[in-house]
Amino acid sequence: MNPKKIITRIAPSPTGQMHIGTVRTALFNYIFAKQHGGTYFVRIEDTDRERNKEEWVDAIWQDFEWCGLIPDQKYRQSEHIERHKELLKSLVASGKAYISKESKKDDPSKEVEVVRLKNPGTSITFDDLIRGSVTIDTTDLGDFVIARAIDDPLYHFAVVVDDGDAGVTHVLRAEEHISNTPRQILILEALGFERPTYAHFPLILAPDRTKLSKRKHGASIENYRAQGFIPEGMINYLAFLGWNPGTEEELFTLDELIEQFSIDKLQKSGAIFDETKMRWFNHEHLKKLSDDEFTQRLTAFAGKRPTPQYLGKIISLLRERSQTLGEALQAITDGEFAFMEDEVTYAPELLLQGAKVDASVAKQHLQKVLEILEALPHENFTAERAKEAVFPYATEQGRSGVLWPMRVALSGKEKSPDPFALCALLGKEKTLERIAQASHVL
RNA sequence: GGCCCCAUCGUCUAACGGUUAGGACGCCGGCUUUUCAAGCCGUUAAUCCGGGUUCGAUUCCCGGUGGGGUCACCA
Repeated sequence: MNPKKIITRIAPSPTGQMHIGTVRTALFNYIFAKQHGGTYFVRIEDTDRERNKEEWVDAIWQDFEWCGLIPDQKYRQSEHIERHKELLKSLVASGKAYISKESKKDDPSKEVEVVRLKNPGTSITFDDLIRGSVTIDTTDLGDFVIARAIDDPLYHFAVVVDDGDAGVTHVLRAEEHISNTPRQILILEALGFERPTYAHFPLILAPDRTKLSKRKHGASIENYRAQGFIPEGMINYLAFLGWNPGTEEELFTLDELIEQFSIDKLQKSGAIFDETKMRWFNHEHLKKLSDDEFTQRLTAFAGKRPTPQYLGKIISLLRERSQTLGEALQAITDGEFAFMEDEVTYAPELLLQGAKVDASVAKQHLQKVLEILEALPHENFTAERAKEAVFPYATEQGRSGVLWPMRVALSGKEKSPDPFALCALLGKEKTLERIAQASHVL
């Protein structure tokens, strides 16, 4: 036997930035095709010439690339306009559709010749992979319009023709299309195409449970990319909005999703989009990047915004502390690591703030720490080494009294990484210099 | 409003008709090498309501309620 090759598609329209729901739909289509050895393609639905903008077309291609959901083929619906016209004409010629002279909807003074489908007015039942059997009466649809004019097809008609010609076997899309399905089936039957298998995913919802919108809720991929989300994190989160593997594992790469995903584990009800949880996913994936990879991503993310020369040294700290690349960059911009290059200055009060000891005691501690660290070799001046050396003394004398002044001496800041990490970051020479400086201030 | 879809912690979700209803995020609390993070541990918290079916319903059926989607010469 020779099972039919699976073909899926995602069909966005270039009317603005890409919605994250579109990404999720693309993701499921991509995964479904890949796990069946099939093909997945992107078709840009650009038949509405008034609302489409050329700039968005390029943006869409780039978005798919960025996500890693690379299509096997891609084209624009408008490339098929001749084919649409041809089938439109044949439908009219066969009497299954007809030209209707009417006054224009938005401008009743003008007369137009729209094309309407002759609706048999039957009840349509289709099988949905997620929802089972769905039946909808099509009588109240009437003879609906399928083209603005004989050479100007509308969405539903173009979709059916293109899907039919492309041999799409599975139409996997969001729930909002359930009620469009019967009308597309009507067109498809008039045209004599084979009916694909349908599946309608639950919607992504805003916190108020309405459909998540780009305009109202900023739910565009550009928005999240600009915040410094990485595709791995977004993809993982989006997959888990309405799906889970049935185990307690949550962290998946795209390849792992292809292995694990199963359409019958998809949820039926809508899922509220939770940016906080997406941040968690993003952080987990950020933590999986190598230092080099993280640096590369951060530099690319920063674009024209400058990154410091010491970036390489603070990379692991940065990654540990940031859920998004945006946060990482912000930490740098906010001067959280300014101690890496700037001279530190501080008031004596800050040196004592968390120390809970007198200035004279703190001064003694700093001098002792200086002595201890001085004895360490220059090479291999690591956080572990510094800690091993200083910690026994700190424990004996009271940790806060020793470590707080030491940390402030090195960072000049109320909040910073721990003192031993700072030693390693600064190197022996600078470490000693700053501790000496601080002990003079006291 | 018509038609359609849906209903487990705040959120995402797990649970062959039999579980102390499980996990994750968040919240709260604690621990760790002072601070801020991170990490680890723990606590809180749910089966929409009413009827059936059944020895037994989160689970199956019906009704209600609630929420959502869609009703274009947009896609």
